[in-house]
Amino acid sequence: MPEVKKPNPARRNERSRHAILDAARELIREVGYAKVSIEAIAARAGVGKQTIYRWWPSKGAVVFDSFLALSGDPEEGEGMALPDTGDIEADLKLVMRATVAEFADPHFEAPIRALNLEIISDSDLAAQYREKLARPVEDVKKARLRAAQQAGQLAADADLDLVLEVLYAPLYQRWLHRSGPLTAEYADALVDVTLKAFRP
Amino acid sequence: MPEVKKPNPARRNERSRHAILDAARELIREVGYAKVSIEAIAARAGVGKQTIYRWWPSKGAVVFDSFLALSGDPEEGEGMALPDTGDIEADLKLVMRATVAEFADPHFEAPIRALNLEIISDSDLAAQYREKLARPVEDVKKARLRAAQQAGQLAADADLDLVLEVLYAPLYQRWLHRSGPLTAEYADALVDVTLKAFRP
Amino acid sequence: MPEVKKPNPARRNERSRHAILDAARELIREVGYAKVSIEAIAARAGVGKQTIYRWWPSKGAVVFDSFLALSGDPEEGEGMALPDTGDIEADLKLVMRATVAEFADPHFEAPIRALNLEIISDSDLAAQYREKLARPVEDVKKARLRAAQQAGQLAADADLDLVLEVLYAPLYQRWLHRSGPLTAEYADALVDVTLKAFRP
Amino acid sequence: MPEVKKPNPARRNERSRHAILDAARELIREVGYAKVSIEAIAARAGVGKQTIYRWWPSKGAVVFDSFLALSGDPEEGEGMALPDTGDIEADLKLVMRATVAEFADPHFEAPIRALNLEIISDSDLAAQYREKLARPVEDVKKARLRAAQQAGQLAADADLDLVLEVLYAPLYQRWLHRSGPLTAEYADALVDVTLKAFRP
DNA sequence: GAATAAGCGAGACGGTACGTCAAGTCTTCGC
DNA sequence: GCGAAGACTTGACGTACCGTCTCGCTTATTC
Repeated sequence: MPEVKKPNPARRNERSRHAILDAARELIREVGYAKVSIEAIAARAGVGKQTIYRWWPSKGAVVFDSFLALSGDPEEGEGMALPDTGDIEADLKLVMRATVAEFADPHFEAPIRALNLEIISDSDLAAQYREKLARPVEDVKKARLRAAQQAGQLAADADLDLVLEVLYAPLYQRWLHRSGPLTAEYADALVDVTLKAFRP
Repeated sequence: MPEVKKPNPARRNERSRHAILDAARELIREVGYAKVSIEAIAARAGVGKQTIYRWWPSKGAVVFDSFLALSGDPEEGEGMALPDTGDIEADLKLVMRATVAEFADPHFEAPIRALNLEIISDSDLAAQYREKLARPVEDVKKARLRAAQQAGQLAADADLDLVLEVLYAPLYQRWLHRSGPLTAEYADALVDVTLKAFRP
Repeated sequence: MPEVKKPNPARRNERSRHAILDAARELIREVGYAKVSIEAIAARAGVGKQTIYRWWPSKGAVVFDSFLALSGDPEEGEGMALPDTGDIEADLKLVMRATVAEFADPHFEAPIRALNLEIISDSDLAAQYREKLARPVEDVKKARLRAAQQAGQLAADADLDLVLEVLYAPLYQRWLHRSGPLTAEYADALVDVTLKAFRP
Repeated sequence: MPEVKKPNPARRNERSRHAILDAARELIREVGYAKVSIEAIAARAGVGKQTIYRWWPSKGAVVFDSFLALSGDPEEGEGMALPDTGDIEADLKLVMRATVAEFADPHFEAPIRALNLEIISDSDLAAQYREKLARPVEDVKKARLRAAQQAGQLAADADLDLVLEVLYAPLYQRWLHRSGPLTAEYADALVDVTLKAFRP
């Protein structure tokens, strides 16, 4: 056993933790992910480098945590629920248009690409991402889809994971590869295609 | 005008160019993309660093070019064509199963992730990727889909770009995020969904 | 007045004090003076760093104290006295040969060099050294020389400090600079030279 | 064979070398040897740290070299010769008084102590010191002493190394340990003692 | 005998410097 | 006269310790 010294989380300085995550987010926005250094994060946060290395294994982990912290630590996934007017098509179009608008917002560009770089190249972070960020969101989406199934608007035997993939993956890929325009029409088209594919 | 010195491509040493691209590919496979340095590529290729900087603007560009070179410099997209048995479902399932198998091959893991990291973070490379690598492949796929349209197996007004996205993006996303298993059944399911969505 | 907090020596933990001095001496022997850190001393002694900083101002002071403690805390200088056979030449040669042997002992090398580094670079410690370690030893040596003066073996007006310097400084310098062999013959030569110089 | 990369001295940048040695000397004078860091030397010299590490193994080696460079690279020891009036006593007193004055000069304090710390704790540097700095000086001193022997002012069989030690070591020790005043009288006393000891 | 205060172990903290690696630029030398 | 080799400045890496600062815990007076 190599017997690595592990720090005692009880003594952790909450003020420093916050300052580090804030600094990380600010720097990503200002200079772009690739140019952010741990040194710069430490300096900006007014913190010793060791305090970062003590609690995070890599720059990626810090950046990732800064997104986690941003997402508000929702404890339970309550508070965010999809609209349910009884019309699944209308509801999905509403949500997809909002998502498209979000992706198209240049303000989100740098941080979200940074997050994606992390989870693509580090499978541990990818697992954390699925667990802590993606899953809660997917769960509320699936809840809405399940309601649609019960209302007979979706095939009862539809694989909801697959439904979500067909709905979102094309949008995600377009954004990631910049391979096409992200418009409200595109959002609508994805909803139409998905509903047609999974109609009862 | 700052009048940047630009080298004369006519004088370029082809032997060095090849050695550099080969070294880049080897190193990515051996140590992983993130740990590859220009220094290491130069050393492995038996070339001065300046010879790399003279012809490529960044590590990403070298890596990207090493993939371009690998894809065989097809000049025209001939030589690769999708099977056409007349049965679009069977043909697509064949192709998708092969694609799934390719993505699942651990041998391709590192280089393809490296390539994706490049094009995600560098929009210039992303444009080149679309132009030089993605487009030719998409063109042959679209040719097969167009044949299906003419055979009445796909809606005549289907947006073929969208068809390809619905078909491939879910698979791509699963692979990128490691968010689910890549199996032959999954390949079939994607084909079924897509055909249902774009049925005439 | 800045009103520095000063600890109450009455409450000092004697067990910790000993553990620290022992640890310091052990570490100097094991890894050499330059590589000894307060952190390592504290860890070895099973003591908090603050307990060292509370009682010593610097690493040098700890090391120095560890030598003081080693020298046995003789209270009064009794117990050690130079041989006095009545023959100053024979007595000095005995003592000088012993000294040469001591310096040549590799076991003493590291610690004594460490001590010398301290007193060379820190004049406070140098003063303490002269007072607490050097003076008592010099006093017994001078006592023997004074007896020799009274016996007419040394000039009555000889400056005994100077006699000791002529006797010991060459040996000390040879050891410090490793500029020549330390042998019994060398010890004898120094005694001969000194006696010739200060003959009545 | 570990096959360490060794730089090619022919390509060494002389301007950088000078800047480093100058910066080292300046910093020792300004802040004291212990507080000089390689980082600070590099910054002051306008040089990358690697350029220091490429050519010197340690801070001590840089500092030592800065003294070597200062001593003027005398090629042959010519140019400096001791006075020879025919009167060894007068000549030695002249030289010793000058030496005492030099040691007492507070301007020389810091650098010479720094040099001594180096050669005391690093036997490699000590050997270089003897070879490159001490020996040439000793040689000219011995030449003068040899003349005195031929003039019958010193015993013909006197060990000149020993003579020099008796003459200089007490002075050196006093300075190093700050154990007594360095005065012209002291210089004279040392000459008197030495001449008496080594009289024919 | 309980209350209180000091010393203590532990170790997290903001820092400085370490010695290493690589980036991208500039220089030299050999073919 | 080009290009390999590699020295240069720069800057970040991750580590080791510095000296300071809480934490609980033990111990030893003081009321």
